[in-house]
Amino acid sequence: MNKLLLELPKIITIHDVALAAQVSIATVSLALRNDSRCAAKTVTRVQEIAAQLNYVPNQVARSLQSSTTETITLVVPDIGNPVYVAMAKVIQREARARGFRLGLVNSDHQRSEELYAINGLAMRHADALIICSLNPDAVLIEALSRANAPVCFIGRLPANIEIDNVRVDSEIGVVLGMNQLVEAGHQRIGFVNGIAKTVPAKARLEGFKRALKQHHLPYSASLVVHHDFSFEGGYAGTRQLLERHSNLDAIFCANDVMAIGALHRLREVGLRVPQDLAIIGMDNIAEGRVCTPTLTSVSLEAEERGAIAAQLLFERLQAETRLETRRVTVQPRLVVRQSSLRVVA
Amino acid sequence: MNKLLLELPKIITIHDVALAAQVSIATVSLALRNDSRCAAKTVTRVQEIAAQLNYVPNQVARSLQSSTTETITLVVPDIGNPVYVAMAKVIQREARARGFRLGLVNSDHQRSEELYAINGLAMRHADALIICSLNPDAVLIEALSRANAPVCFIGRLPANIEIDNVRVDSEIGVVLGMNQLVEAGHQRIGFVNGIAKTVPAKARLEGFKRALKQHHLPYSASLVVHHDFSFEGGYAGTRQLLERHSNLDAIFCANDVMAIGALHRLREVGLRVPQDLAIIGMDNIAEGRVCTPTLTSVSLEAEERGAIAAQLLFERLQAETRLETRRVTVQPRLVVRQSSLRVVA
DNA sequence: CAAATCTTTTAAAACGTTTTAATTTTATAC
DNA sequence: GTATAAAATTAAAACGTTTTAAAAGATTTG
Repeated sequence: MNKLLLELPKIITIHDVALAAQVSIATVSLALRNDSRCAAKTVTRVQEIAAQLNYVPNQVARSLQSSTTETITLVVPDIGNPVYVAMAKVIQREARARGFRLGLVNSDHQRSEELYAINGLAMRHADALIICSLNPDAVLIEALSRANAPVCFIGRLPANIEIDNVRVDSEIGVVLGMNQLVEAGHQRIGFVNGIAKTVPAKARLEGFKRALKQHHLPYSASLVVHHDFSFEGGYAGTRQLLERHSNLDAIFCANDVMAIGALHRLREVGLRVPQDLAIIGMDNIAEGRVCTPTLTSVSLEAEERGAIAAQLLFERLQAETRLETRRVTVQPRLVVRQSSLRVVA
Repeated sequence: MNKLLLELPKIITIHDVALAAQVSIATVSLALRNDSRCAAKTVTRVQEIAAQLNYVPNQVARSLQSSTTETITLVVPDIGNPVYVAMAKVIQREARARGFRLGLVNSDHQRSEELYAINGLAMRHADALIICSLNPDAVLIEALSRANAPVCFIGRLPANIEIDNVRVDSEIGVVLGMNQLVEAGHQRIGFVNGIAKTVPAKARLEGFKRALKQHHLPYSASLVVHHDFSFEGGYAGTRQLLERHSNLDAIFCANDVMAIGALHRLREVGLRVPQDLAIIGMDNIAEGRVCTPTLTSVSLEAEERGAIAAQLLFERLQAETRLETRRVTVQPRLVVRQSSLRVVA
């Protein structure tokens, strides 16, 4: 209080503008928003005076009145992963196009951080929320369901959950990639997967098994290792896999960041890609186009999923009536580059 | 209006709690915050009833009353760069430790995004702001100076600017790295710098020139190329440099992301690191510890700078009196790894 | 047991907007 | 020139909290 008077150069409110312009605050409010109920010359006069006084509307007061903050929150599990950066950029663009701010929260896979962000909705910190989580358990789903604000989940939720949901069929994605490996002549294929208990890791493992079966190749648990969905995870997983099997001719990685970790491990031990061993990742991140060798990847259409999630969210935000729960599934797409090419001996 | 009534399951306010507990809203307000002026048994009773009703305080109303949002904003130029991710994580931790939220904004080097975020302060979207910008021109500085809320700039500002400022002496940092290259026996050193007009690129160029002079090596403009501070920039810069000079024995890169781009280009053209050519980057990002070869880097102490910035910011936020402008300079630190080792022939 | 003190509760004001409904002013029609 | 309609302005209420100052209730003191 004292502090404010001492430190801050007096905050200009709508009252100050009203006083200076010799009108009521209601008129100022209308004039600033260029409302047709306000006479044109009053509008310009008030706006001039407001500008002169450096008036900036207090968004908090506005929010309290309108019960809208014009902000949405995006929660991602790992902002260090380029795929989430790409997603965030798309969503930020969509939000800005509608006059909304984006508050980005990095949960670092922490349930507590996710819940904190969801709680921010009830506290009216944001109007709506998009969340990306690898492990949507009952606690998270309960919290999302109770949030009485629009929510969109990117990832796979159990079937009967009434939350808007943008997913990608990563199981099919794995099959797509495996097909390419088999067509390129590979038979002994290892799988560096993410943390076993996560939903995406489970789906990918299903895809891996299914692809092997389709191609009449034997499955064994020893062909699969589970690590963080990170560079380090891919690196460690590849090492572990090579220790177990010295005769692999290809490794499928559960995402591109892991695949790049795999490339590093292979280079370290002197294995050439794709001559000695082929590599495929998932996500189709930008780095895959420039690394050496360039990385074959199954695009999971992160940008598209982000854009769809934003669209669903804003539809719900602007809807007059109660909307049905929407579930959109995006199809993966194979992008073949050097790391999985057939090598003509 | 209509919409709210139809869609949302009635929002519980402090009035509802007061009604249920048969006390005034003032008592509820005190009880919820466990104020000593409220009788102990009233506190528990009110809290129980509030919990029963699923009451969540409206943060917007609270903010309006207290003129504080308990949120700080961090603006970074490129959330795709691990160094900013590391910085964001530290700052998020510091903020959370003090009960504040962190709103992360990716400006993508866009002045407009930076100004939008700064404007958010005046609108009371956040209480304070930490901003990291490579190109603090008059417009940006003016906007920061006018913001009547605590602001901390990470990076280098002109000397007489009255804004808290955490910087690192990257000029010395370049000299440190160059010393290591020269000691390892390198004489023909190229420099892949960032965008020429940015402040950090200018400082680094000075360091490059100074180091050459100290070691009595000739400087020529052709030894320096300027590109984005990105993987692609490092990749393209290295290609350009190698086209100009076929006899380089080392390349200094203005940051690690560029250095990793450089490693990729070198591998592509079959040059071995460090045998044929040494590489040094700056920032000491985590990836540098695991890439092949591991990357020698000049740490610019991003985490430390982030932590200091947070500290300065919160000091100012909690200060009773007007504080002098603080300027903290962090010292860079060389981390030697494989990419710059002397090769014994 | 009345006076004084301390504890607890509360009514009302405040934060800075927008909105509603009423009032005043201006323009149009007869 | 009056009656009517339209346009412009405004006072007051509202949004959901916290805080202030006053009132009410409980406890201690002489």
